[in-house]
Amino acid sequence: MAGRNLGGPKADALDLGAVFRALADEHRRSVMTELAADRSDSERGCNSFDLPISKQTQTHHFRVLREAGLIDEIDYGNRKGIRLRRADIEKRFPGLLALLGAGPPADTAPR
Amino acid sequence: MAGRNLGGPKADALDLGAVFRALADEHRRSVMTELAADRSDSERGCNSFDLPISKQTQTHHFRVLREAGLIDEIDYGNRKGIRLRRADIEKRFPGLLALLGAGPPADTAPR
DNA sequence: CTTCAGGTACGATGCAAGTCGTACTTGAAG
DNA sequence: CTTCAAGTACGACTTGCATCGTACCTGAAG
Repeated sequence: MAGRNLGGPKADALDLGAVFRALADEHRRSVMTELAADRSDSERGCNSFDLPISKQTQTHHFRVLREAGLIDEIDYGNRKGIRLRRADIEKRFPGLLALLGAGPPADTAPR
Repeated sequence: MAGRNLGGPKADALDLGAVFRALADEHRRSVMTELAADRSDSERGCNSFDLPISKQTQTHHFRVLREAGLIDEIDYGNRKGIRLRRADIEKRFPGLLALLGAGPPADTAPR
């Protein structure tokens, strides 16, 4: 039941290069954008993101996000929980999560 | 003399994915970190960064930074000028440049 | 003019990364 | 027990990208 938390780097050990590499991928960035937009920071299932990729690839992407220190993964055996490490990210890279809400370039509204 | 400015995306068209991809490379990030640290935003020569890579590769990296909209490249024919697009970056992605100063993870000095 | 340094263009190469197929594990439900 | 869905491990494939070698262009200085 309890579920064990798969390991990731400590807050002070977050590497900016790893973070940028993690956010460079469109699928991973969409996950992070969704997580950042939910201020309740509740735990989510990893199939709640509607990613148009196979589950093996999803496993890969969530692992990259975890190893970059951006999310926690809680292993329940036959399912998995995802939680944003908001406090750690804001402590080390303040303002980063806010950038994810900047939206697509040249939004449809020209002004 | 005047030197023509090689093209890049407009401020409103800056793409977050292209920016993260550009900053994912260590050499490009070091260039941006140096530029962001110089508040005078003066034009710099492109061999003033001491990059440990060949000049062909430097050409490639500066092109990536320019196409991501992070820098302007001014072509003088047989030399080139580099200038940070600070205002445009701050307008579209406020706080991004400040993140570059976050430094290496958990510096070896615990203090 | 020639020479030379800074920079670019094109191609080749090597490596990292995204993707998926197959097979296996885990835990819950019948 | 068996069945099933969620997830992982491993490997193969493919694409992207950083790097450099060779050749060429540009402008300034002799």
